[in-house]
Amino acid sequence: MTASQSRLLLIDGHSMAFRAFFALPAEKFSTDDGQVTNAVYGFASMLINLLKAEEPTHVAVAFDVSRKSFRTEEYPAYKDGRGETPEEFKGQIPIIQEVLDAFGIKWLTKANFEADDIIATLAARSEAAGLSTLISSGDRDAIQLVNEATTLLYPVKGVTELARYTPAAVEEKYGVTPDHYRDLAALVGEKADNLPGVPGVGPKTAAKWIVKYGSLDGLVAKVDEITGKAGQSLRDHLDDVLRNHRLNNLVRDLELDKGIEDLAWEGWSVAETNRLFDALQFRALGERLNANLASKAVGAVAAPAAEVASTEAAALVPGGLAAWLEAREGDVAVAYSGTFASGAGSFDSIALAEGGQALWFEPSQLDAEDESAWVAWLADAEKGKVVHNAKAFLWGADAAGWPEIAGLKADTVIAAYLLKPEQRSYALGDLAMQFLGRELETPESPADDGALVGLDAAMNEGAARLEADCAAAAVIGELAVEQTTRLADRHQAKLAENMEYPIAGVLARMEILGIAADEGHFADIESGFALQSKEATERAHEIVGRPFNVGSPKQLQEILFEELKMPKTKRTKTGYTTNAEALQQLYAKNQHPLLEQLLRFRDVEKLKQIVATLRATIQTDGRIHTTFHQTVAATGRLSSADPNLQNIPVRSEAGRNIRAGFVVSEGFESLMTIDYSQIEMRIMASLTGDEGLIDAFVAGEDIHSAVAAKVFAVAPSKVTAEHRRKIKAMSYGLAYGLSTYGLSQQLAVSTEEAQQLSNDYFARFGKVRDYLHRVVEEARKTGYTETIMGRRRYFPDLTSDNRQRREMAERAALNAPIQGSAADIMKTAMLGVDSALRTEKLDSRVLLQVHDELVCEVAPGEAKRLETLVREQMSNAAELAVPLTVQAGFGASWEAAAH
DNA sequence: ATACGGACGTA
DNA sequence: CGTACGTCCGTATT
Repeated sequence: MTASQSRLLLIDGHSMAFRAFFALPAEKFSTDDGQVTNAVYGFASMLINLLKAEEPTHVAVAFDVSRKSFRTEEYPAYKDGRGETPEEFKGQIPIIQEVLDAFGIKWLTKANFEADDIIATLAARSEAAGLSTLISSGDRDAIQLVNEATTLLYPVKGVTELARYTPAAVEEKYGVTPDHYRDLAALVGEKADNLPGVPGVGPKTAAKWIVKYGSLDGLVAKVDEITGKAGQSLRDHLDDVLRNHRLNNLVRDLELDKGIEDLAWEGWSVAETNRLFDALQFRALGERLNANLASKAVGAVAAPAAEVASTEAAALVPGGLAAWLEAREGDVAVAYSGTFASGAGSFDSIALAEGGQALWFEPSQLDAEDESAWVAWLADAEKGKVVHNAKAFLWGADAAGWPEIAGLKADTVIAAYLLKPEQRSYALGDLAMQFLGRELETPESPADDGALVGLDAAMNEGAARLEADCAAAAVIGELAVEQTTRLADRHQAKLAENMEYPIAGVLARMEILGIAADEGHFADIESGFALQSKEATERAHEIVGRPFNVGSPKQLQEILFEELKMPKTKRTKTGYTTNAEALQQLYAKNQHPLLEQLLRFRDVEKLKQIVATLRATIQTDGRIHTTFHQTVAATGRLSSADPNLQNIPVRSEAGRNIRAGFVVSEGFESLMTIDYSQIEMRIMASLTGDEGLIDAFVAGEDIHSAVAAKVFAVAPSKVTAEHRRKIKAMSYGLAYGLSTYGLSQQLAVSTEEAQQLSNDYFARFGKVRDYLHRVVEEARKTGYTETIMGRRRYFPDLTSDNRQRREMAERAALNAPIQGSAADIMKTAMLGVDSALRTEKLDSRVLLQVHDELVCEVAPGEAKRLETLVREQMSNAAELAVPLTVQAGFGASWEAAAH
């Protein structure tokens, strides 16, 4: 090999990884166990591109060791002002280094120097050895290294779009030759390095001077001759400029433990990259390596990646659906499009895929024969189906008069949720990328597609949609296979099959049903609240002496803390809090009448707003149809939205009145509410195995009093209300990781007293503390917590260096198995109730779930049977060491059914 | 129009 | 310095 053919590729590891980190969304790149991998992915992806495009013979990557270097010694403020390096980024550097090892690429660090200095040194040696050099760095200091033999690849956007800086390109962009770039940078300054330049002097002026005086030295020699404001500014800041110039000089003669000859790139290790990419859950990259750099593979070349089975897409020929469905051997993936909201929906198109064949149709166009084949297939449990979001499909199916899906084998949204419960979005395209490493094709606009020229626009659009829908269906099928494997590996197959997939159907039915609303009642109380709100507002304006926006925390702060000089409350990000708790504390101090009005305003305004929102969501059927989100809460709970019916007021009299607007509908005799008593504490008692707590629950007495009697060592009859209140607060706080300080605040007692209470509590119920510690310890080791049904949640922050983040993760970790197990139990109960209602042939139905409560509608004459049935299912939903006690009540409204 | 913080409703 | 959510409003942006 001749020298002229040798090319050295030098990469600034930190700089390029950092660019990748910000170019790719962290939430779309993480492993199941929570390790964020966006920087690793972006870096590896860039690396593959460079290796392929540039065909280097030698490669090296340089990393900074820390922020400290000889430059910070000379100028301690060097690189100050940069925010904390994000936690998620730091952890990815060692992984990137592992990737480099697997790629057979040498990487270097040097204490007290920056990656740039290593690169400068290697570039100099490379030139001396007659190699051509490519530098990839996002640090502009590297521009000074550009010459005839050395080109800089500077990221323009992300890490894949790189600008090629040759000497000519540098001169074109900056107006100076690369060897004078340092001069220019010294004058202009570098914000990222906290090196201020000459105020009022930008790149244009700086370049003009350098060209005119030949160099910075030349300029400095003639500094007194420079005219104008800029000249004066230069003289005033000459020291800064000279310092910048010293600091931005890259060191080109470091002693390194590797010479150019050590950097020869022999190729990437098939075994190592396979192992690593597998662990990182990168799918596409391995294939890209194989495809692009096969000749540089070292070791047994992996069997060519299984061809992504291309799917043959076809539009349904009328009358052909039955035959197509009959010919299917495996589970059929269903993709659908349309409009879906609040328990209803309509389909635009449906695509089915299985075994490389896809079929597309518009449900509105089905003829009678196909329609009946379709309906029969949906209802046939022997015919497996795989869907992406089954719940919305079921809304549409109901509206279309189709049966519910029988034989639902997987829902790719729910599977993704079980695998990554903290993820924000489970859009199909994102999942395809995450789980399969595949880009999901989106329909091309007709104009872009030459193959379709000649067809009219509508046909073009139709053809593109068909292709896209069929591709989506095929991806759903592949996703389900991959996810099912991963779930099985985690022993979560049953959780998915027996709980999460079927509960989707139960929820869909609840959403479709909705709950009847008494619009007249809502209208009445809304005007009542509005009147009170207006009164409070007017009174507040009178007291202050002028009108202001009572609902503006900002204006409130001005009035309370500036004008009225009230003592400052707890800080918020933007000022001082004006929340109810703070206003009450202020009122206790000064009895200011304004505070009363503000509190009253907040109270009734909130209620008014809730009622107004509810009224606006009443559908034409006179019912409110919430949506239960099954894949939102990381603990496994449901959430409710549009509107949220899980946070309807209950604590205040006026608030409860809102519940009176949720009523039994015609043809039914009443509503039944039924809830678990202290389910989370019971779960704690059971999981901890604490005999004291278990005994208290088994005895079936008032649990807080029973616990109080033991903690305060008094006879049960001697427990005061105050005793009970404190114990209740502590018991509930336990499951949230309440601190001594938090407890003292909550109870308005000294921290000493709170500490004493805590000590007394654990002296009696020590296993509770042991358990909570154990949960966190175990999670630190394994990375996750588990509920009684095997639902997992990962806590990467448990090992964070950041105390606040770590402690937050600890509290969330100790809470997750408790809250999550309660959610598991309720879901189990709901499934039990659902199937018991069918087998018992009752017409009563479940309408709402509020975490530990169900709201049911009672068909005439079914009250007793329904109560028995639901009680049975709820109390037997789990085998705990303590009984699961349930309370029920009946009434014509949700309020009246309270107990 | 969109994004964010503060406030507050529930379990 | 107590977990898990959703929604409103005001405010500051684009």
